[in-house]
Amino acid sequence: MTTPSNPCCAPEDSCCPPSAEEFHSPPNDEKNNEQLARFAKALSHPARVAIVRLLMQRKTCIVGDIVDHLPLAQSTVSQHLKQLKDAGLIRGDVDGPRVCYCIEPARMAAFMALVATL
Amino acid sequence: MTTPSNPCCAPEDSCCPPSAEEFHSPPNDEKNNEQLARFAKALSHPARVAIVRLLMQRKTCIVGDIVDHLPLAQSTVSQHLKQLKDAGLIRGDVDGPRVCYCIEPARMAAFMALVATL
DNA sequence: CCAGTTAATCGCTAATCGTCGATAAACGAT
DNA sequence: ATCGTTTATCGACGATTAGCGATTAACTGG
Repeated sequence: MTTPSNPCCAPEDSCCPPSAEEFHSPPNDEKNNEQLARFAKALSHPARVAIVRLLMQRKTCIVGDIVDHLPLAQSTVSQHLKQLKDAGLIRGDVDGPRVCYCIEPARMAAFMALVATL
Repeated sequence: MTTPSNPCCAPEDSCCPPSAEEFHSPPNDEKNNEQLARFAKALSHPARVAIVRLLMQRKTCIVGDIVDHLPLAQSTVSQHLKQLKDAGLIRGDVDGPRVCYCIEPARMAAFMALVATL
C-alpha cells in the first residue's frame, strides 16, 4: 500500500503548467487516419480510459493515487501511463520523488476533433 | 484484381435499410469505459479508420471496392471488417454473391457521445 | 449441373499487448 | 551516507493482432 490517498499536488493549483500548444490544421486523410488510430489505440483499454477520466476529473496530476484507483499492479499502471504519454494524451512532470501526470488538453481536443470528422 | 470499380449497390438507394436503433442511456462508468475502449480498439488501426471513412462518404455499402481502396490483401480486409462489425460500428448485409457493408449510425453516435464525456 | 465470382475462414508466422514480480533509479529525510 | 518512498524498467509468460496465401462456402449465370 502507498500513502493513504495523499494528493501529490494542491487540488486547485495544478503542478502541470498549461502548455500553450495549438492544434495544427489537419493534413491529408492518410495522416489523419494514422493519428486518429494512434489516439484510439491509446484509449483501447478500459484501464487507460479510466486513467484519462481520472485525470480529467481531478485536475491535480496524481500518480500513486492512480494505482490505488485501479485493480492493477504498479508496474502495469506505469506501462499504461507510458502508452498514454507516448500517444501524447497525457504528460508527466517530475515533482521530487513523485511524478505528476495530467491531461494534454490540446491533444485531447485534437482527438475529439478527429473523431468528429468521421 | 476484382471487378473494375463496380459498386455493389445503387449509389443513392442504399442496400442497408436504416436500423431503428436508439442510443441507450449511459450506464455506470465501469461499463462506459469498457464500451469506449471497445469502440476505440476497433478504430485503433489506420486501415479500419479508412474503412469507416469510406463507408461514411459513400453511403452505398461496397465491399470489393474497399479492398481496391486499401493496399491490403482481401483476407486482411475481411478481418478488419469483422472487427468493425464485432464492435458494432458497421453492419454487413448479404446481397447475392456480395456483401454490403454500411455504417451503424446509432453506434457511431454512441461512440462520439462517449468520447465527448471524457 | 458447372464454372466463375465474391467473401469468409483456416493455418501460419512475426510482432505487439497485458500482466506480473523483481529490480533499478531518483529523490527527500534523517 | 543510508534508508524509505516512489516510479520506471526489465525479463518472462500467455494472449492477441496483423498480415498473407490457400481453401472453403455461397451465390449467379449459362
